[in-house]
Amino acid sequence: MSGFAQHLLAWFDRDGRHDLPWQHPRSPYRVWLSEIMLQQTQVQTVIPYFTRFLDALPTLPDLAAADTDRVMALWAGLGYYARARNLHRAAQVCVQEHGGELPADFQALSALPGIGRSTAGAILAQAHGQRIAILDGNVKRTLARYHGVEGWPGSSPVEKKLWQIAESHLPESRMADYTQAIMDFGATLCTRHDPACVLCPLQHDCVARREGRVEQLPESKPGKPLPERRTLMLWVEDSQGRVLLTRRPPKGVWAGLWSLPETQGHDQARDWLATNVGADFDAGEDLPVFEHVFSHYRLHIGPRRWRLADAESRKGDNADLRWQPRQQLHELGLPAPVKKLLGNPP
DNA sequence: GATTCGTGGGG
DNA sequence: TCCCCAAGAAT
Repeated sequence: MSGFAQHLLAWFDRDGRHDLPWQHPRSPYRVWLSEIMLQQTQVQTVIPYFTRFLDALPTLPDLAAADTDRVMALWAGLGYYARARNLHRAAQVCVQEHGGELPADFQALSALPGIGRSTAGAILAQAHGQRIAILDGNVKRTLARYHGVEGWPGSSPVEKKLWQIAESHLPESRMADYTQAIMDFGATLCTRHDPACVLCPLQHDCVARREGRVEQLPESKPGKPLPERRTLMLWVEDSQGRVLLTRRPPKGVWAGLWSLPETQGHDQARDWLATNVGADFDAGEDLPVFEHVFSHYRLHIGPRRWRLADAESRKGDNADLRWQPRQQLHELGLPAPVKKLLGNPP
């Protein structure tokens, strides 16, 4: 075993995190769920979602048998909703083709939707102790500094080099602990800003430390300006407090979630309401425009609200349209800004 | 290889 | 306020 792994494991035993919810027990289903939730998401954010999700769907067969809307509702607020759809589909594949269990084989595991090379490695190392590398943001940052690797870790050549380095450091045993250790290390000590180099067990062999380039590595992603988009959200509520929601299309942002209907302008809004509601309604009232920022564009949301006087003179629910009582909005997966809007109206 | 896909927190 | 980014994968 390299000195790298040896030092890291010793650090982990003393300063690592040993009480994360998915560590007890470190079962394949729990590890899998945690790894999917943790993709591009921080531990602190994930923990309450993980606990709630596992409480509702304690086993893989439970997940496979669950209704899609229920899965999406449990995920709502976490973002990257393809992760939830893939998780659900993968569970169903496991029931149909793998006896209701997550396969313990790298090829079969990484063939499941939502499980790439790094996630497959993380699951197999943590749940089965297999000697397979991971390469998440923590590992990339740690290795880029330790070896003084130039370039943005997201680029193909740099990533390829980092995979090789990651594999070169694997210990012969304690793979579950090692995998948790290197993630803990990146998340709590070798952080993006102000890393605790003084306390670092690897500081004497760290190239970035030796050359005073700790703050410069890893190189950051080449930035681009965020495009701006705008939308009109239609908030239609009847006299009994039911809100009109539509299911979002299967592709694109918030795919499959229930949300407020959207149009580009007021003319379209009027047409949409005439077609889909059919009731008498007034001009509605404009609410203040607010922003919601995605990773790849900035959305300006202009809400407009209508209150229906007569609850009976309107069309009913169908597959993609439903009147949802305000008190039961939590049963559906609403996009974060929609939940906020309906929860704290201006 | 470049885009798409959320959300919340921190500097 | 603005920008970066956090346990990535799919297309």
